Amino acid sequence: MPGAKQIDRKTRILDAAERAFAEYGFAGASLRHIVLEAQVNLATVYYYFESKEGLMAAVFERRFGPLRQEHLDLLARRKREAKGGVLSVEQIVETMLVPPLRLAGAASTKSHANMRLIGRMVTDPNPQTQELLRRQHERVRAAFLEELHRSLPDLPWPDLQWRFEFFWGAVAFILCNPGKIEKSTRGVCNPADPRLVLAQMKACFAAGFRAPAAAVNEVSFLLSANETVAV
Amino acid sequence: MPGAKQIDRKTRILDAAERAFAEYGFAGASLRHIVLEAQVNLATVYYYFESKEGLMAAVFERRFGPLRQEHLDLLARRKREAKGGVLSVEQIVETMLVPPLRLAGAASTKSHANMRLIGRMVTDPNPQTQELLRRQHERVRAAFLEELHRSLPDLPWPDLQWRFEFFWGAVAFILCNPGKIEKSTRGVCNPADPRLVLAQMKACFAAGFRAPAAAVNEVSFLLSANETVAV
DNA sequence: GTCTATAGAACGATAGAC
DNA sequence: GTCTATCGTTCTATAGAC
Repeated sequence: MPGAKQIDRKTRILDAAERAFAEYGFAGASLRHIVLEAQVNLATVYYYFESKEGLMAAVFERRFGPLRQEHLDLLARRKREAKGGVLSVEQIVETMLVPPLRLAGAASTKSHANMRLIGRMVTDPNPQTQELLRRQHERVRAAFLEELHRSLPDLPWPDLQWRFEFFWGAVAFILCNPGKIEKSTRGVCNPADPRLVLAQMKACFAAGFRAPAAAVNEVSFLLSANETVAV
Repeated sequence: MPGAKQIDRKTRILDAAERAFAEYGFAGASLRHIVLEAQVNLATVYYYFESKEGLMAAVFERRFGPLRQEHLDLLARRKREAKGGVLSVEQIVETMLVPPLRLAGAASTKSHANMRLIGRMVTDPNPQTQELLRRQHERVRAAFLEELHRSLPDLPWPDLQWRFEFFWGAVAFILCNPGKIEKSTRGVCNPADPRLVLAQMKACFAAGFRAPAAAVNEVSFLLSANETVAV
Protein backbone atom coordinates (compact mmCIF):
# COMPACT_ATOMS: atom_id res chain seq x y z
CA MET A 1 0.00 0.00 0.00
CA PRO A 2 1.85 3.08 -1.18
CA GLY A 3 0.25 5.63 1.17
CA ALA A 4 -3.35 6.53 1.86
CA LYS A 5 -3.69 8.19 -1.51
CA GLN A 6 -4.14 4.85 -3.25
CA ILE A 7 -7.71 4.01 -2.27
CA ASP A 8 -9.30 1.06 -4.00
CA ARG A 9 -11.19 1.69 -7.19
CA LYS A 10 -14.60 0.86 -5.84
CA THR A 11 -14.33 3.49 -3.13
CA ARG A 12 -12.94 6.06 -5.53
CA ILE A 13 -15.91 5.54 -7.81
CA LEU A 14 -18.36 5.85 -4.92
CA ASP A 15 -16.70 9.06 -3.76
CA ALA A 16 -16.73 10.62 -7.19
CA ALA A 17 -20.30 9.49 -7.85
CA GLU A 18 -21.47 10.95 -4.57
CA ARG A 19 -19.99 14.31 -5.44
CA ALA A 20 -21.43 14.24 -8.96
CA PHE A 21 -24.93 13.20 -7.90
CA ALA A 22 -24.90 15.81 -5.14
CA GLU A 23 -23.88 18.55 -7.53
CA TYR A 24 -25.71 17.72 -10.75
CA GLY A 25 -28.55 15.39 -9.74
CA PHE A 26 -29.05 11.94 -11.21
CA ALA A 27 -29.83 12.98 -14.77
CA GLY A 28 -27.17 15.66 -14.86
CA ALA A 29 -24.34 13.50 -13.56
CA SER A 30 -22.64 11.48 -16.30
CA LEU A 31 -20.63 8.33 -15.77
CA ARG A 32 -17.87 9.74 -17.94
CA HIS A 33 -17.49 12.68 -15.61
CA ILE A 34 -17.42 10.33 -12.64
CA VAL A 35 -14.79 7.96 -14.01
CA LEU A 36 -12.63 10.89 -14.99
CA GLU A 37 -12.58 12.19 -11.45
CA ALA A 38 -12.22 8.72 -9.94
CA GLN A 39 -9.35 7.99 -12.33
CA VAL A 40 -10.75 4.66 -13.38
CA ASN A 41 -11.92 3.21 -16.65
CA LEU A 42 -15.55 3.48 -17.69
CA ALA A 43 -15.92 -0.30 -17.76
CA THR A 44 -14.90 -0.51 -14.10
CA VAL A 45 -18.18 1.10 -13.09
CA TYR A 46 -20.15 -1.60 -14.86
CA TYR A 47 -17.96 -4.31 -13.40
CA TYR A 48 -18.68 -3.18 -9.82
CA PHE A 49 -22.15 -1.66 -10.08
CA GLU A 50 -23.70 -3.04 -13.25
CA SER A 51 -25.42 0.22 -14.25
CA LYS A 52 -25.80 3.89 -13.45
CA GLU A 53 -28.78 3.08 -11.30
CA GLY A 54 -26.84 0.38 -9.51
CA LEU A 55 -24.14 2.92 -8.78
CA MET A 56 -26.66 5.32 -7.32
CA ALA A 57 -28.14 2.55 -5.18
CA ALA A 58 -24.66 1.76 -3.86
CA VAL A 59 -23.99 5.41 -3.09
CA PHE A 60 -27.26 5.57 -1.19
CA GLU A 61 -26.62 2.38 0.73
CA ARG A 62 -23.17 3.45 1.82
CA ARG A 63 -24.30 6.87 3.01
CA PHE A 64 -27.87 6.50 4.13
CA GLY A 65 -27.63 3.03 5.62
CA PRO A 66 -25.44 4.15 8.56
CA LEU A 67 -27.40 7.39 8.73
CA ARG A 68 -30.66 5.52 9.20
CA GLN A 69 -29.09 3.31 11.82
CA GLU A 70 -27.72 6.28 13.72
CA HIS A 71 -31.12 7.96 13.58
CA LEU A 72 -32.83 4.95 15.11
CA ASP A 73 -30.10 4.34 17.66
CA LEU A 74 -29.94 7.94 18.81
CA LEU A 75 -33.70 8.12 19.13
CA ALA A 76 -33.81 4.92 21.16
CA ARG A 77 -30.99 6.09 23.42
CA ARG A 78 -32.54 9.46 24.12
CA LYS A 79 -35.87 7.81 24.89
CA ARG A 80 -34.20 5.61 27.46
CA GLU A 81 -32.57 8.63 29.06
CA ALA A 82 -35.76 10.71 29.07
CA LYS A 83 -37.93 11.04 32.12
CA GLY A 84 -41.11 9.09 31.61
CA GLY A 85 -39.83 7.98 28.22
CA VAL A 86 -41.37 10.98 26.48
CA LEU A 87 -39.09 13.41 24.68
CA SER A 88 -39.74 17.11 24.30
CA VAL A 89 -40.28 18.55 20.84
CA GLU A 90 -36.91 20.25 21.08
CA GLN A 91 -35.24 16.95 21.80
CA ILE A 92 -36.97 15.26 18.88
CA VAL A 93 -36.05 18.02 16.46
CA GLU A 94 -32.49 17.78 17.70
CA THR A 95 -32.46 14.01 17.27
CA MET A 96 -33.72 14.32 13.70
CA LEU A 97 -31.06 16.86 12.82
CA VAL A 98 -27.92 15.69 14.58
CA PRO A 99 -27.13 12.60 12.47
CA PRO A 100 -27.28 14.33 9.08
CA LEU A 101 -25.46 17.38 10.43
CA ARG A 102 -22.74 15.24 11.96
CA LEU A 103 -22.43 13.45 8.67
CA ALA A 104 -22.03 16.81 7.00
CA GLY A 105 -19.35 17.76 9.48
CA ALA A 106 -17.30 14.70 8.69
CA ALA A 107 -14.99 16.19 6.11
CA SER A 108 -13.98 12.94 4.48
CA THR A 109 -14.99 14.20 1.07
CA LYS A 110 -14.39 17.70 -0.07
CA SER A 111 -17.01 20.43 -0.43
CA HIS A 112 -19.58 18.76 1.82
CA ALA A 113 -20.75 16.43 -0.91
CA ASN A 114 -22.24 14.00 1.59
CA MET A 115 -24.25 16.85 3.09
CA ARG A 116 -25.51 18.13 -0.21
CA LEU A 117 -26.29 14.65 -1.44
CA ILE A 118 -29.17 14.37 0.98
CA GLY A 119 -30.80 17.60 -0.05
CA ARG A 120 -30.20 17.02 -3.72
CA MET A 121 -31.58 13.52 -3.84
CA VAL A 122 -34.66 14.37 -1.80
CA THR A 123 -35.64 16.83 -4.50
CA ASP A 124 -34.36 14.86 -7.49
CA PRO A 125 -37.06 14.28 -10.10
CA ASN A 126 -35.86 10.82 -11.06
CA PRO A 127 -38.52 8.31 -9.96
CA GLN A 128 -36.00 5.59 -9.14
CA THR A 129 -34.18 8.04 -6.89
CA GLN A 130 -37.41 8.90 -5.17
CA GLU A 131 -38.38 5.31 -4.61
CA LEU A 132 -34.97 4.36 -3.25
CA LEU A 133 -34.94 7.29 -0.88
CA ARG A 134 -38.48 6.66 0.27
CA ARG A 135 -37.65 3.09 1.23
CA GLN A 136 -34.51 4.23 3.03
CA HIS A 137 -36.40 6.80 5.05
CA GLU A 138 -39.62 4.92 5.72
CA ARG A 139 -38.84 3.45 9.11
CA VAL A 140 -37.07 6.55 10.40
CA ARG A 141 -39.97 8.65 9.30
CA ALA A 142 -42.49 6.49 11.11
CA ALA A 143 -40.39 6.41 14.27
CA PHE A 144 -40.07 10.18 14.49
CA LEU A 145 -43.68 10.81 13.62
CA GLU A 146 -44.74 8.44 16.37
CA GLU A 147 -42.45 10.17 18.84
CA LEU A 148 -43.74 13.60 17.88
CA HIS A 149 -47.29 12.38 18.31
CA ARG A 150 -46.41 11.14 21.79
CA SER A 151 -44.94 14.51 22.61
CA LEU A 152 -47.84 16.48 21.15
CA PRO A 153 -50.91 14.32 21.80
CA ASP A 154 -53.35 17.18 21.31
CA LEU A 155 -52.13 18.16 17.86
CA PRO A 156 -54.37 16.59 15.17
CA TRP A 157 -52.70 13.93 13.09
CA PRO A 158 -52.92 15.79 9.74
CA ASP A 159 -51.43 18.94 11.25
CA LEU A 160 -48.55 16.94 12.62
CA GLN A 161 -47.89 15.32 9.26
CA TRP A 162 -47.98 18.65 7.46
CA ARG A 163 -45.46 20.17 9.83
CA PHE A 164 -43.32 17.08 9.53
CA GLU A 165 -43.22 17.61 5.76
CA PHE A 166 -42.45 21.29 6.18
CA PHE A 167 -39.58 20.40 8.48
CA TRP A 168 -37.91 17.95 6.11
CA GLY A 169 -38.55 20.28 3.21
CA ALA A 170 -36.66 23.01 5.00
CA VAL A 171 -33.86 20.61 5.91
CA ALA A 172 -33.53 19.40 2.34
CA PHE A 173 -33.51 22.94 1.01
CA ILE A 174 -30.83 24.07 3.42
CA LEU A 175 -28.67 21.02 2.78
CA CYS A 176 -29.20 21.21 -0.96
CA ASN A 177 -26.93 24.08 -1.77
CA PRO A 178 -25.18 25.73 1.16
CA GLY A 179 -23.35 28.13 -1.10
CA LYS A 180 -26.55 29.46 -2.61
CA ILE A 181 -28.06 30.31 0.77
CA GLU A 182 -24.91 31.94 1.99
CA LYS A 183 -24.83 34.04 -1.16
CA SER A 184 -28.48 35.12 -1.17
CA THR A 185 -28.29 36.08 2.51
CA ARG A 186 -25.01 37.87 1.87
CA GLY A 187 -23.14 35.71 4.33
CA VAL A 188 -25.61 36.17 7.17
CA CYS A 189 -26.61 32.51 7.07
CA ASN A 190 -23.96 29.83 6.77
CA PRO A 191 -25.56 26.39 6.26
CA ALA A 192 -22.14 24.77 6.43
CA ASP A 193 -22.04 25.43 10.17
CA PRO A 194 -23.95 22.57 11.82
CA ARG A 195 -24.25 24.39 15.14
CA LEU A 196 -25.99 27.31 13.52
CA VAL A 197 -28.36 25.17 11.50
CA LEU A 198 -29.25 23.08 14.53
CA ALA A 199 -29.92 26.05 16.78
CA GLN A 200 -31.93 27.94 14.20
CA MET A 201 -34.04 25.00 13.12
CA LYS A 202 -34.71 24.04 16.70
CA ALA A 203 -35.92 27.51 17.57
CA CYS A 204 -38.13 27.82 14.52
CA PHE A 205 -39.64 24.35 14.33
CA ALA A 206 -40.08 23.65 18.02
CA ALA A 207 -42.42 26.62 17.99
CA GLY A 208 -43.91 25.51 14.68
CA PHE A 209 -44.73 22.04 15.94
CA ARG A 210 -46.16 23.45 19.15
CA ALA A 211 -48.44 25.92 17.38
CA PRO A 212 -52.22 25.44 17.69
CA ALA A 213 -53.92 23.38 15.01
CA ALA A 214 -54.61 25.08 11.70
CA ALA A 215 -57.97 26.69 11.00
CA VAL A 216 -58.72 25.84 7.41
CA ASN A 217 -61.92 27.79 6.98
CA GLU A 218 -60.46 31.17 7.79
CA VAL A 219 -58.30 31.53 4.74
CA SER A 220 -60.21 30.37 1.73
CA PHE A 221 -61.49 33.74 0.53
CA LEU A 222 -58.13 35.02 -0.63
CA LEU A 223 -57.57 32.14 -2.96
CA SER A 224 -60.87 32.54 -4.74
CA ALA A 225 -60.55 36.30 -5.00
CA ASN A 226 -61.60 37.96 -8.21
CA GLU A 227 -58.18 39.18 -9.19
CA THR A 228 -56.89 37.27 -12.14
CA VAL A 229 -53.43 35.88 -12.38
CA ALA A 230 -52.02 35.62 -15.85
CA VAL A 231 -51.78 32.06 -17.07
CA MET B 1 -59.15 29.62 -36.33
CA PRO B 2 -60.59 26.12 -36.18
CA GLY B 3 -61.48 26.01 -32.49
CA ALA B 4 -59.45 26.65 -29.39
CA LYS B 5 -57.54 23.46 -29.86
CA GLN B 6 -55.29 25.02 -32.47
CA ILE B 7 -53.03 27.10 -30.25
CA ASP B 8 -50.04 28.69 -31.92
CA ARG B 9 -46.81 26.77 -31.95
CA LYS B 10 -44.92 29.03 -29.64
CA THR B 11 -47.47 28.58 -26.88
CA ARG B 12 -47.66 24.86 -27.42
CA ILE B 13 -43.90 24.60 -27.00
CA LEU B 14 -43.97 26.70 -23.84
CA ASP B 15 -46.74 24.55 -22.37
CA ALA B 16 -44.96 21.31 -23.15
CA ALA B 17 -41.63 22.66 -21.91
CA GLU B 18 -43.17 23.80 -18.67
CA ARG B 19 -44.57 20.36 -18.03
CA ALA B 20 -41.31 18.65 -18.94
CA PHE B 21 -39.11 20.93 -16.83
CA ALA B 22 -41.50 20.59 -13.89
CA GLU B 23 -41.43 16.82 -14.11
CA TYR B 24 -37.87 15.97 -15.08
CA GLY B 25 -35.81 19.03 -14.18
CA PHE B 26 -33.67 20.92 -16.65
CA ALA B 27 -31.13 18.20 -17.36
CA GLY B 28 -33.72 15.43 -17.46
CA ALA B 29 -36.09 17.16 -19.86
CA SER B 30 -35.16 16.65 -23.50
CA LEU B 31 -36.19 18.85 -26.39
CA ARG B 32 -37.25 15.79 -28.32
CA HIS B 33 -39.73 14.89 -25.64
CA ILE B 34 -41.01 18.45 -25.63
CA VAL B 35 -41.49 18.78 -29.39
CA LEU B 36 -43.24 15.42 -29.47
CA GLU B 37 -45.80 16.56 -26.95
CA ALA B 38 -46.11 20.01 -28.49
CA GLN B 39 -46.57 18.42 -31.92
CA VAL B 40 -44.03 20.68 -33.56
CA ASN B 41 -40.76 20.09 -35.34
CA LEU B 42 -37.51 20.17 -33.41
CA ALA B 43 -36.22 23.07 -35.47
CA THR B 44 -39.19 25.18 -34.41
CA VAL B 45 -37.83 25.37 -30.89
CA TYR B 46 -34.58 26.85 -32.15
CA TYR B 47 -36.41 29.25 -34.42
CA TYR B 48 -38.39 30.71 -31.50
CA PHE B 49 -36.08 30.27 -28.53
CA GLU B 50 -32.58 29.79 -29.98
CA SER B 51 -31.53 27.14 -27.46
CA LYS B 52 -32.68 24.93 -24.63
CA GLU B 53 -31.61 27.57 -22.15
CA GLY B 54 -33.48 30.21 -24.11
CA LEU B 55 -36.57 28.05 -23.90
CA MET B 56 -36.20 27.74 -20.16
CA ALA B 57 -35.75 31.48 -19.79
CA ALA B 58 -38.94 32.02 -21.79
CA VAL B 59 -40.84 29.53 -19.66
CA PHE B 60 -39.64 31.36 -16.56
CA GLU B 61 -40.51 34.77 -17.88
CA ARG B 62 -44.03 33.76 -18.84
CA ARG B 63 -44.77 32.14 -15.50
CA PHE B 64 -42.74 33.98 -12.91
CA GLY B 65 -43.00 37.46 -14.38
CA PRO B 66 -46.72 37.81 -13.58
CA LEU B 67 -46.17 35.92 -10.34
CA ARG B 68 -43.57 38.43 -9.20
CA GLN B 69 -45.83 41.29 -10.16
CA GLU B 70 -48.76 39.82 -8.27
CA HIS B 71 -46.57 39.31 -5.24
CA LEU B 72 -45.49 42.93 -5.18
CA ASP B 73 -48.98 44.25 -5.95
CA LEU B 74 -50.67 42.13 -3.32
CA LEU B 75 -48.13 43.13 -0.70
CA ALA B 76 -48.53 46.81 -1.52
CA ARG B 77 -52.30 46.56 -1.43
CA ARG B 78 -52.43 44.79 1.91
CA LYS B 79 -50.03 47.32 3.38
CA ARG B 80 -52.32 50.13 2.32
CA GLU B 81 -55.26 48.38 3.92
CA ALA B 82 -53.43 47.57 7.15
CA LYS B 83 -53.81 49.66 10.26
CA GLY B 84 -50.64 51.64 10.81
CA GLY B 85 -49.21 50.17 7.64
CA VAL B 86 -47.71 47.22 9.51
CA LEU B 87 -48.87 43.72 8.63
CA SER B 88 -49.07 40.84 11.04
CA VAL B 89 -46.86 37.82 10.50
CA GLU B 90 -49.93 35.83 9.54
CA GLN B 91 -50.82 38.36 6.89
CA ILE B 92 -47.30 38.34 5.46
CA VAL B 93 -47.16 34.56 5.32
CA GLU B 94 -50.51 34.61 3.59
CA THR B 95 -49.34 37.22 1.11
CA MET B 96 -46.26 35.17 0.26
CA LEU B 97 -48.31 32.05 -0.32
CA VAL B 98 -51.45 33.22 -2.08
CA PRO B 99 -49.96 34.12 -5.49
CA PRO B 100 -48.18 30.81 -6.07
CA LEU B 101 -51.11 28.84 -4.71
CA ARG B 102 -53.57 30.72 -6.89
CA LEU B 103 -51.31 30.03 -9.83
CA ALA B 104 -51.38 26.39 -8.91
CA GLY B 105 -55.16 26.46 -8.72
CA ALA B 106 -55.48 27.80 -12.25
CA ALA B 107 -55.94 24.53 -14.07
CA SER B 108 -54.91 25.74 -17.50
CA THR B 109 -52.33 23.02 -17.81
CA LYS B 110 -52.91 19.51 -16.68
CA SER B 111 -51.42 17.88 -13.58
CA HIS B 112 -50.48 21.17 -11.89
CA ALA B 113 -47.36 21.61 -13.97
CA ASN B 114 -47.19 25.32 -13.23
CA MET B 115 -47.33 24.57 -9.53
CA ARG B 116 -44.66 21.93 -9.65
CA LEU B 117 -42.45 24.04 -11.87
CA ILE B 118 -41.77 26.41 -9.00
CA GLY B 119 -40.70 23.72 -6.59
CA ARG B 120 -38.73 21.81 -9.17
CA MET B 121 -36.76 24.76 -10.46
CA VAL B 122 -35.96 26.08 -6.99
CA THR B 123 -34.19 22.84 -6.27
CA ASP B 124 -32.77 22.23 -9.74
CA PRO B 125 -29.00 21.78 -9.73
CA ASN B 126 -28.42 23.57 -13.02
CA PRO B 127 -26.52 26.79 -12.30
CA GLN B 128 -28.22 28.73 -15.07
CA THR B 129 -31.57 27.75 -13.62
CA GLN B 130 -30.46 28.93 -10.21
CA GLU B 131 -29.19 32.24 -11.48
CA LEU B 132 -32.34 32.93 -13.49
CA LEU B 133 -34.56 32.12 -10.56
CA ARG B 134 -32.50 34.17 -8.13
CA ARG B 135 -32.80 37.24 -10.32
CA GLN B 136 -36.55 36.68 -10.69
CA HIS B 137 -37.05 36.39 -6.96
CA GLU B 138 -34.60 39.03 -5.74
CA ARG B 139 -36.94 41.98 -5.39
CA VAL B 140 -39.81 39.96 -3.98
CA ARG B 141 -37.48 38.41 -1.47
CA ALA B 142 -36.20 41.76 -0.27
CA ALA B 143 -39.71 43.19 -0.03
CA PHE B 144 -41.02 40.37 2.13
CA LEU B 145 -37.94 40.26 4.33
CA GLU B 146 -38.28 43.96 4.97
CA GLU B 147 -41.94 43.56 5.82
CA LEU B 148 -41.24 40.68 8.19
CA HIS B 149 -38.58 42.74 9.89
CA ARG B 150 -41.08 45.54 10.36
CA SER B 151 -43.52 43.10 11.88
CA LEU B 152 -40.93 41.45 14.11
CA PRO B 153 -38.52 44.23 15.06
CA ASP B 154 -37.11 42.33 18.04
CA LEU B 155 -36.10 39.24 16.11
CA PRO B 156 -32.38 39.39 15.21
CA TRP B 157 -31.69 39.77 11.53
CA PRO B 158 -29.89 36.41 11.08
CA ASP B 159 -32.70 34.53 12.80
CA LEU B 160 -35.21 36.19 10.52
CA GLN B 161 -33.21 35.24 7.43
CA TRP B 162 -32.85 31.64 8.55
CA ARG B 163 -36.56 31.29 9.09
CA PHE B 164 -37.21 32.92 5.77
CA GLU B 165 -35.07 30.27 4.10
CA PHE B 166 -36.82 27.50 6.03
CA PHE B 167 -40.15 28.86 4.88
CA TRP B 168 -39.32 28.91 1.19
CA GLY B 169 -37.61 25.56 1.49
CA ALA B 170 -40.80 24.06 2.86
CA VAL B 171 -42.86 25.74 0.15
CA ALA B 172 -40.58 24.46 -2.59
CA PHE B 173 -40.64 20.96 -1.16
CA ILE B 174 -44.42 20.88 -0.93
CA LEU B 175 -44.88 22.29 -4.41
CA CYS B 176 -42.22 20.03 -5.86
CA ASN B 177 -44.13 16.81 -5.97
CA PRO B 178 -47.65 16.89 -4.58
CA GLY B 179 -48.19 13.25 -5.43
CA LYS B 180 -45.21 12.11 -3.43
CA ILE B 181 -46.38 13.85 -0.27
CA GLU B 182 -49.90 12.57 -0.62
CA LYS B 183 -48.51 9.08 -1.02
CA SER B 184 -46.07 9.13 1.89
CA THR B 185 -48.73 10.54 4.21
CA ARG B 186 -51.20 7.98 2.91
CA GLY B 187 -53.61 10.64 1.71
CA VAL B 188 -53.62 12.59 4.97
CA CYS B 189 -51.91 15.58 3.35
CA ASN B 190 -53.04 16.80 -0.05
CA PRO B 191 -50.68 19.50 -1.37
CA ALA B 192 -52.93 19.99 -4.37
CA ASP B 193 -55.50 21.70 -2.14
CA PRO B 194 -54.39 25.34 -1.84
CA ARG B 195 -56.67 26.01 1.13
CA LEU B 196 -55.09 23.23 3.14
CA VAL B 197 -51.55 24.26 2.30
CA LEU B 198 -52.25 27.88 3.15
CA ALA B 199 -53.89 27.11 6.48
CA GLN B 200 -51.24 24.62 7.55
CA MET B 201 -48.29 26.74 6.55
CA LYS B 202 -49.78 29.78 8.22
CA ALA B 203 -50.28 27.94 11.48
CA CYS B 204 -46.80 26.44 11.50
CA PHE B 205 -44.71 29.35 10.26
CA ALA B 206 -46.50 32.19 11.98
CA ALA B 207 -45.48 30.48 15.22
CA GLY B 208 -42.04 29.70 13.79
CA PHE B 209 -41.38 33.33 12.86
CA ARG B 210 -42.64 34.52 16.23
CA ALA B 211 -40.45 32.14 18.22
CA PRO B 212 -37.71 33.60 20.43
CA ALA B 213 -34.27 34.00 18.91
CA ALA B 214 -32.12 30.89 18.67
CA ALA B 215 -29.58 30.07 21.38
CA VAL B 216 -26.60 28.76 19.50
CA ASN B 217 -24.44 27.80 22.45
CA GLU B 218 -26.86 25.34 23.97
CA VAL B 219 -26.66 22.74 21.27
CA SER B 220 -23.08 22.31 20.25
CA PHE B 221 -22.20 19.35 22.46
CA LEU B 222 -24.31 16.85 20.55
CA LEU B 223 -22.55 17.50 17.30
CA SER B 224 -19.10 16.94 18.70
CA ALA B 225 -20.12 13.84 20.63
CA ASN B 226 -17.75 10.92 20.66
CA GLU B 227 -19.99 8.55 18.80
CA THR B 228 -18.66 7.94 15.36
CA VAL B 229 -20.73 7.97 12.24
CA ALA B 230 -19.58 5.70 9.49
CA VAL B 231 -18.09 7.56 6.58
C1' DG C 1 -42.19 30.11 -40.72
C1' DT C 2 -41.91 25.35 -41.19
C1' DC C 3 -39.92 21.47 -42.73
C1' DT C 4 -36.15 17.42 -43.80
C1' DA C 5 -31.84 15.94 -43.04
C1' DT C 6 -27.91 15.62 -40.56
C1' DA C 7 -23.84 17.15 -38.20
C1' DG C 8 -21.07 16.41 -34.10
C1' DA C 9 -20.75 15.28 -29.56
C1' DA C 10 -22.02 12.82 -25.35
C1' DC C 11 -24.59 9.35 -23.46
C1' DG C 12 -25.24 4.41 -21.15
C1' DA C 13 -23.80 0.00 -21.96
C1' DT C 14 -21.15 -4.22 -23.75
C1' DA C 15 -17.83 -7.46 -26.00
C1' DG C 16 -13.61 -9.42 -25.72
C1' DA C 17 -8.46 -9.29 -25.14
C1' DC C 18 -5.23 -9.61 -21.41
C1' DG D 1 -10.00 -7.22 -12.38
C1' DT D 2 -8.73 -4.04 -15.73
C1' DC D 3 -8.24 -2.50 -20.11
C1' DT D 4 -9.34 -0.92 -25.32
C1' DA D 5 -12.56 -0.47 -28.58
C1' DT D 6 -16.94 0.23 -30.02
C1' DC D 7 -22.00 -0.38 -30.45
C1' DG D 8 -26.35 1.87 -30.70
C1' DT D 9 -28.82 5.59 -28.98
C1' DT D 10 -29.94 10.15 -27.78
C1' DC D 11 -28.62 14.63 -27.18
C1' DT D 12 -28.34 19.85 -28.60
C1' DA D 13 -27.87 22.37 -32.49
C1' DT D 14 -27.59 23.82 -37.53
C1' DA D 15 -27.76 24.01 -42.66
C1' DG D 16 -30.62 24.56 -46.32
C1' DA D 17 -34.90 23.45 -49.19
C1' DC D 18 -39.55 25.17 -49.56
